[in-house]
Amino acid sequence: MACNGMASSSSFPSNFMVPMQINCGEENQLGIPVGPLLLANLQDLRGVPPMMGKISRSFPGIETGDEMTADDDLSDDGLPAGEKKKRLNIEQVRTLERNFELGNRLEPERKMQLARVLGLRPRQVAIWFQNRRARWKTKQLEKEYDVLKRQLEATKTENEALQVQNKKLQAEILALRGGEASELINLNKETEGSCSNRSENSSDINLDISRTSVTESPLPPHQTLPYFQSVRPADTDLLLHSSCKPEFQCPKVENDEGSFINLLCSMGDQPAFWPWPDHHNFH
DNA sequence: TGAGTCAAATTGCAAC
DNA sequence: GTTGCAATTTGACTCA
Repeated sequence: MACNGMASSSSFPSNFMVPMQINCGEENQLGIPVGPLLLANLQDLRGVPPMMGKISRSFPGIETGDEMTADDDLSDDGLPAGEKKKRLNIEQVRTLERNFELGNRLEPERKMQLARVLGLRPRQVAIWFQNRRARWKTKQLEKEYDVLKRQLEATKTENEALQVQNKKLQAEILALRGGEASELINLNKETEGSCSNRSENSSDINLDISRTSVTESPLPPHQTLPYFQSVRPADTDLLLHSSCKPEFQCPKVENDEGSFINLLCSMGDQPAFWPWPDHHNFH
């Protein structure tokens, strides 16, 4: 832009912008009001896109030579008799756009001034701003939609990663439980062997055997895990289910496996959390 | 030439 | 009564 089109006017809001032709002078040397005829001449001088050229040729006032101003008493209700709908020419749109950027609300005074300067009816200026706000709102909605779409994609990606991690952790848990169970089984076998070798009147051994009774299992049958239903000493049950009982105090284990067990124990502090959706339905 | 697009304009409603 | 908004209509224009 060779000319910024800005003009100061004490009678208008600070964001009011008069069209460039006023300040540039070349278009208004004769001191006549800027109207459609003048704007059409502007297009002839500067060159306009083909489409806009067509529009300027069909602009009202160009053919008839009449100048429309805001002071005209033309009805604001619809087009004047016999007048077809015409697009605004490029300079009118430019001026309106610049004004819109400065403020998308149209004060009555600004509307009148713009209408006068552009050779439009105030109603036309108001309608243009109204439609422009609608277009702006549509654009904003499209932008917001794009942002939300990107956020959704990011969340999906994050969710997939979490699910992969979750599966790994589940596998780790199962492997860990399987290993502990087999260790306990071996331990029990060794214990049985030692018992058989020892005297049968050992009270300690009797106590241990009594604890292996299924009927004294601390948990109801439906809470038992499938992997140990065939071989399930009471101690195994105790170990395996202790993490599910909030009141159970887990022993702290310091190695890597222990840290994972500690994690399981800490899960008892979070009753609402469980990584398996059907955790209540094992079997 | 007809479908699609864009923008000007209308209509109806609500808020102030 | 005025203004803004959403929905809709209308007309000019483009393009395959």
